[in-house]
Amino acid sequence: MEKEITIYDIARELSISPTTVSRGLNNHPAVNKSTKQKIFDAAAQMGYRSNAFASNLRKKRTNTIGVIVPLLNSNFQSSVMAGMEKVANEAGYNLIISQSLENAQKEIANARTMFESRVDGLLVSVAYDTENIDHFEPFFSKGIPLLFYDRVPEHKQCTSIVINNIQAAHKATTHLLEQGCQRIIHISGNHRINVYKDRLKGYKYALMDHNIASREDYIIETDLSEKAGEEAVQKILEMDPRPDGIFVANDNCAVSCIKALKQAGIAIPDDIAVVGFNNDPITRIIEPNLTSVNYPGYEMGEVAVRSLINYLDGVSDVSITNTITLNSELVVRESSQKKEKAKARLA
Amino acid sequence: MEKEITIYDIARELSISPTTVSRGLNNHPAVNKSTKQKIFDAAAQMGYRSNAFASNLRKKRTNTIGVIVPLLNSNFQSSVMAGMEKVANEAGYNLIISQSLENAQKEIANARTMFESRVDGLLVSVAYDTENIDHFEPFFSKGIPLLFYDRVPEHKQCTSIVINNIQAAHKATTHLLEQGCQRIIHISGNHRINVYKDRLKGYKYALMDHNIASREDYIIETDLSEKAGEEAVQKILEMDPRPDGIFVANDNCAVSCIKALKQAGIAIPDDIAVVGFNNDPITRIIEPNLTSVNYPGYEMGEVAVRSLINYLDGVSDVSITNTITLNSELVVRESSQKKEKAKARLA
DNA sequence: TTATTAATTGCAACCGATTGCAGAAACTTT
DNA sequence: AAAGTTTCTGCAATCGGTTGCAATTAATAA
Repeated sequence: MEKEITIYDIARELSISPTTVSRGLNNHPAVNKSTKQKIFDAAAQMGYRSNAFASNLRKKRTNTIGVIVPLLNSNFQSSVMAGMEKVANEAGYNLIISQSLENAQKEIANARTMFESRVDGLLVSVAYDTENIDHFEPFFSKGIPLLFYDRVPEHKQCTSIVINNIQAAHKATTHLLEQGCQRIIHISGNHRINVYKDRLKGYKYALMDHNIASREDYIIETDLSEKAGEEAVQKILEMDPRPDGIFVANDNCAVSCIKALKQAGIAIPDDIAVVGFNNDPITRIIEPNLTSVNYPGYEMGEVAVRSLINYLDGVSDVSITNTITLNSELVVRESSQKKEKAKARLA
Repeated sequence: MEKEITIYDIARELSISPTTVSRGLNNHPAVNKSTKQKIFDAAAQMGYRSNAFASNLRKKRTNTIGVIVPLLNSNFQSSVMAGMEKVANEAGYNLIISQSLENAQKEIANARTMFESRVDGLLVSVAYDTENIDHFEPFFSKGIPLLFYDRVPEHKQCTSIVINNIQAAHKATTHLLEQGCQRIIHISGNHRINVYKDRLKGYKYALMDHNIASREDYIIETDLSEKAGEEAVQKILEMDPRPDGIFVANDNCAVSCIKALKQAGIAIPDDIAVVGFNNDPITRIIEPNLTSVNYPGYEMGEVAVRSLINYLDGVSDVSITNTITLNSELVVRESSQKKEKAKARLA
């Protein structure tokens, strides 16, 4: 383990001061061009690498962005990560990632770690059972920019990046209505979470706009797991009259519904049309292909980091922008397109 | 932005030296128990948070593990990340993640960044077109533990964590043979990459063990994308006699093959049986469900970080362990189980 | 030629925690 | 009671850059 080269070594080598070396390496304008060149050459030749700690210690900045995510291994979240990483890397930031495993307690611990690690900013998508955001208080009070995405808490006026879940769900439901569906079930996630609450709202509004009363027994709150899909289908099959459309709050669960429905001999979309949410790759694998709301995870990740960096650079002010809403559109596939005959029969 | 509390503040408050405060906070044995208690109390009460940079600067350790991954948004890789994060977090390490986007140039840049960030150790799964590992030389020469997983380079004696791809592919191919397949295609990835090279080997060995000569035209090298699957199917359908089994080196591509084959009116598995690799969730969505090799990504991530930390703690020695091989088994599903009739006909 | 101004460079303090070594205090042992 | 131990504390240097301010030199204006 050879010793590390420092700016002092370079300074000695070139018979100049460490100050100038430091400035030179940072491309400070007040350093002579030829001196700079000499410094760079010497640094390269001597195998110098900057010590980020010394630098951070002095500058009180880490060039590190923290991310707290419920679960890394989902298609949506890993797309988000990918987008975040790309932008962060391009801007010279490192990403420290941790997962809450959908557990508020773990999220609190993660927040603490991020705080101790002195991330310059934090991006969070809250856990399933997170009830308040007191654990982010230190960030607020220290003025560390904190930005929520996708799963955002409600009560505080925190900056967040979301899609318009209400609108998207409205579109999805309206689409089902236009296909002739009259008894539409909504399989939803935990209503405490904004995204599911909003999707539920969108569903209700769409029904309302078509003068259809929403029924409590048509709204099934689940954890959106595969198993939940199967169980929901059980319930649905027992209903009389039988529902003719299902709007599921995520694709995973929607796919499991389709599988269960097919198993029960139900024709999709003609007996029951199904619409999912997220536009995961599985939508194009299940048969029939699943109609879904495109959720631009990669873009969301890019935007999240970009916004955060803007705050950090003082380009924009955290207190001004409060919500960034990304576009999302309905991608219509076979699972919801009733044949004309079926439509007619229903109509 | 209130000022940060430092050990000096605590020292002043308690009228003791910063040295003792530092030792106290680190639970140094040479500090009186009651003094320690006072220190902890004061720290908590004053809202002290340790400055990792000052500490790192002095200790030359970052408690950070770097990960370079080809693409974050794949089911396999995000499972690996999840496993890594879990273990790292439990052990008090942070994870800095960056992706090479399957590009050697970017991988080189990432490696440099990781080096500059002074990660304590590095975990790498190499990019698609990485040809050598010279860019990791700094890690070797500085004695920073470097551990490859999944996509591991060959020529050097670097520590790596893999599954036995040869054996797994052998099992998969043998399974097809046992189902009565006689003309088995192998759709492979880039042969320069160990995993694909080994899967090809396993395929060849299995044929050999059944006294079947492997044919060059039955081996299709692709990038394993969806598109590649479709193109491969085109080729396969033009072959005469028609192949009756396909072993694909990943699930994504296998699924796209199945879709294309079905579109062409081929019955799966009876006309052509298909086996994939990875055991992604999509194996259970495509119809017929895809037989695949279970690739324990989450476990691989856990093992990778655990091993790395063992090296860091000096528990084990990098130079001793060279390869850790995880178990993987074939998960047989419908896509490869020929009906007895079909089997008989073929036999 | 002298006064100004601009361009460079360096001094020295600082960021906050860690640690080898020495010293003080308390306790044991002859 | 003197000497030897053990237990605790603190001094001061160190890790490697960064930065306000002053100083030196070169360039330009008067």
